[in-house]
Amino acid sequence: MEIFLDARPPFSLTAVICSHGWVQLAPFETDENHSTIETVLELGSGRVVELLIWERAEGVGIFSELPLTNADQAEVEQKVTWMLDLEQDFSTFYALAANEPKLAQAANHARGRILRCPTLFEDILKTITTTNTTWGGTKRMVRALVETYGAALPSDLSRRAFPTPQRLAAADAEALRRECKLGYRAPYVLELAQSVAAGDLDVEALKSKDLPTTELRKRLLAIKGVGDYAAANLLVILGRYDYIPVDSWALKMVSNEFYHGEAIGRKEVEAIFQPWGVWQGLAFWLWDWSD
DNA sequence: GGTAGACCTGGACGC
DNA sequence: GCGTCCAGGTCTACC
Repeated sequence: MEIFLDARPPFSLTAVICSHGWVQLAPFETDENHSTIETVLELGSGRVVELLIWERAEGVGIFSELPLTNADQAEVEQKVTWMLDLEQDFSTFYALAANEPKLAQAANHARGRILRCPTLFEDILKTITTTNTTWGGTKRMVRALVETYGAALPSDLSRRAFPTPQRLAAADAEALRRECKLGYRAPYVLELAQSVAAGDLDVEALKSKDLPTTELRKRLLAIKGVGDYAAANLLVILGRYDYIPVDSWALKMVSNEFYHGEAIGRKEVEAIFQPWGVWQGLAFWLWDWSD
C-alpha cells in the first residue's frame, strides 16, 4: 500500500538523505543516487514492516508491501514526518544565509532538514556509538546491534529493525560488549535501554518543543555516554541549533578555514559561529568546507 | 572550572 | 604474524 505526505517547501529528499551519515547506518538503506530511503520498522503493534520512501511533487510517497491497519498507518505517517522533518520552516535561516557565500546555496538546495531515526532512543544510541571511534567502528556497532537484537522482517529474516529499548534491556553488558563490540559503551547503552524500558526515562518526551534548549541539553547530558559533543549533535537532530557539535573533525575544519591551521579548542569554534545565534549549529552544519 | 588518566576498538606501522 | 602506537569523546577523580 502507498501513503502520501506533504512537505513544507522547499523540500528535497536527497538533501535530507545527504544531511549526515545516518543513512549509512542500519537499518537505513539508500540507492546510489540517494533518491530513496529503505528501512525496517518495528511498530507499536509488534508488526515489523519494510518501508520505501521516495520524493514526489510536494512531499514524499511511502510504500509498504504489507497492508497496514489504520493505527499502523497513523504511526508510520507520524514517524516518517518526524524522520524527514517535513513540517519544519527554514525561511528565517535562509534569509540570513543568503548574505553568507558559504551558506547561500542552502535554500536553493533545500538544505536544513537533518535525517532522524524513528525514535529519539535510536538517535541517542547511534550518537553514543559515534563517540571515541572511527565512522567504520560506528557502522559496525550499529549493524551488530540491529543484527543481534532487532526484530526480523517476516518476509526476509535477514533484514531487521533497530532494537527497541525492551529488546536491548533484556541483554547484558558483557553480551553487548562481546557481540556488538560496544566496548566501554556497553553499560551506557544497557542503562539507557533499561531506564526507557522500565518507564523511568521518557526520552521521546524530549522531542517536545515546549522544553527550553538549556533544559533539554541538561537532560541529554544526564544520560551516561552523552557528553558535550553528543548532546550538541542530538540538539541539532532535535531541531535546536544553539550549540555546535565540536568533534575532532570540526576543530580541523574550523582551524583550516579561520585560524590558518593553528591548534584550536571548542571556544574558538563557538566564537566563529556565535553571531548566528539560535541558528549557529545549523550554520556550522551546512557550511561549505570544500575550500 | 580545569586537567589527567582510563576506557575500548581498529587501523597503521615497524619488525 | 605479532607488538606497539595512535585516534576518537566521555567519565571520574583530583586539584
